[in-house]
Amino acid sequence: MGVLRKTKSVEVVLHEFSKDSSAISVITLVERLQLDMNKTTVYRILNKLEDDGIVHSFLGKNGHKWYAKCHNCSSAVHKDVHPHFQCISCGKVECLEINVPIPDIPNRKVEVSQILLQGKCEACYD
Amino acid sequence: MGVLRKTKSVEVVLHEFSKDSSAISVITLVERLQLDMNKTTVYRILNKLEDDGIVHSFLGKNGHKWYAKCHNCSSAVHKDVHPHFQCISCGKVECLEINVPIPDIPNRKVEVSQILLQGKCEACYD
DNA sequence: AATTTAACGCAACTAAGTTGCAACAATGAT
DNA sequence: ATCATTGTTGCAACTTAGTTGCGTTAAATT
Ligand SMILES: [Mn+2]
Ligand SMILES: [Mn+2]
Ligand SMILES: [Zn+2]
Ligand SMILES: [Zn+2]
Repeated sequence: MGVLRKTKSVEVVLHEFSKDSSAISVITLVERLQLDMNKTTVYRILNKLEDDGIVHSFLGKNGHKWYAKCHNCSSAVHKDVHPHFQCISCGKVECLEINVPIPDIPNRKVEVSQILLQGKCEACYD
Repeated sequence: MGVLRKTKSVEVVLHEFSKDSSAISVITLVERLQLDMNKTTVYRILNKLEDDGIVHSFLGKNGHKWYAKCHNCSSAVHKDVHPHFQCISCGKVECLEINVPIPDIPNRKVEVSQILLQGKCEACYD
């Protein structure tokens, strides 16, 4: 899979990610681009962009899907695994470039960790 | 809110949690109890049990809701906030009684952390 | 036993995400 | 520039987790 053709729709979606580094929920994206393309197209393009290592996805606090730009990924190596931060005041979601060490758990082998932190973001902080 | 009447349905739901300490997804519960009660009833009972501090909820890897017994909670104090572990082999989900320290993040105030670990559980571990 | 009202079943609904298919358009070859 | 190929799109229908309204049932209290 992956993006093969540079269509207008793909460019529009990529532009949404280029103008702001914070994450975007699919719900927001579908609504924001409803005049440009069908929601099915949004879902399909995001799928392919993720396959290509251009964006990565995760689930927000309601279990809805969010996407953000990858930094140094490719279709071969998807190394964008990190915690995410959702502001409980303004709703903004950001990638956190921090490492949260997971303690060893007896008789269990942790392979993936999904961490969603919630709190006040830079702008909403007192 | 909260559970006011000890109905047959409430007892059936509580029994599901008493016979096994691992978490149960709502999807599983609705299916397992379909002969005993309507799915609406399952959802409503779980809501109330959570209000009462008898169970707590969290989202599994697909964003679907899971519930597990609380240990020392009440309707006043819900202190059951901890990481959860989902086995990628057998699907079992467990509460982890460990503390994962979240490092300080500059200009941001973390208030809640949602941590879902995935890997091999005790039974599926090599 | 009668009264009160929380809890229940049922059907209809909501909303995120998916699928099948015909029409369209990006791309490379002629 | 035109054609042929085939990846991409729009649309409508679908799937499924979870919710809501309402009339009926049954737990608790008298
Ligand atoms: Mn990220
Ligand atoms: Mn738990
Ligand atoms: Zn904020
Ligand atoms: Zn397992």
